[in-house]
Amino acid sequence: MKLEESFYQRDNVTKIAQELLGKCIFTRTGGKVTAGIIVETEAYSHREQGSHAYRGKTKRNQVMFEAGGVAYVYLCYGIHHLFNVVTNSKDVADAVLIRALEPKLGEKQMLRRMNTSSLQGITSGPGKVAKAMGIDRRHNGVPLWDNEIWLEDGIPIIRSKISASERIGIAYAGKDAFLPWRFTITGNSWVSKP
DNA sequence: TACGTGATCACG
DNA sequence: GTGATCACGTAA
Repeated sequence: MKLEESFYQRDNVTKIAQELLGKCIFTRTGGKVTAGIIVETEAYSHREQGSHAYRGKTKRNQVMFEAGGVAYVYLCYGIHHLFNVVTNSKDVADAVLIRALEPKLGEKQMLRRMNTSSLQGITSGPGKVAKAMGIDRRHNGVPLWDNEIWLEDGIPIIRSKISASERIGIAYAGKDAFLPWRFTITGNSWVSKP
């Protein structure tokens, strides 16, 4: 079952980031379907300095201000595409970064996109997730209940299997860099390193 | 541990 | 216009 708009259009982004663990992301690009179970997320609230939306709307972050349930994809370090799920209501710019997946479908296609022959670590990191799934900036703003990128129920993750830690790579965010808003499925081998 | 890589943003 | 900066990955 695809997740509905109402799943995304709620207020509590850290709760949604945890609920996204175990959900399954699908993409269809170039006629090829790939899918994976989400095993690592990070929550970004417009109210804290880690968020691109902290200083208001800009050309880059404008889709974060749309109603929840669309993709926010941007280019990072000139090389990597990063994929976020926009949450909350219109003009309240919250989002969840998808940092790692466990591949479930279309592994062969993922290997080709990553130009490798081993599945190990192929989706363990946000840049790799987007590349392996064929996501790039053309997908910025696409709805997540359509047929390019969508999310479905996957496996239930109970609370005691979720670990929280500090988010990665946001030292610029001052004290907000210490918020424990990175969530992982405890012990899952597809989680990214640190 | 170093650095590639290019869009973006806050300045003039 | 311009320059510092960046929600990463890889090689070393």
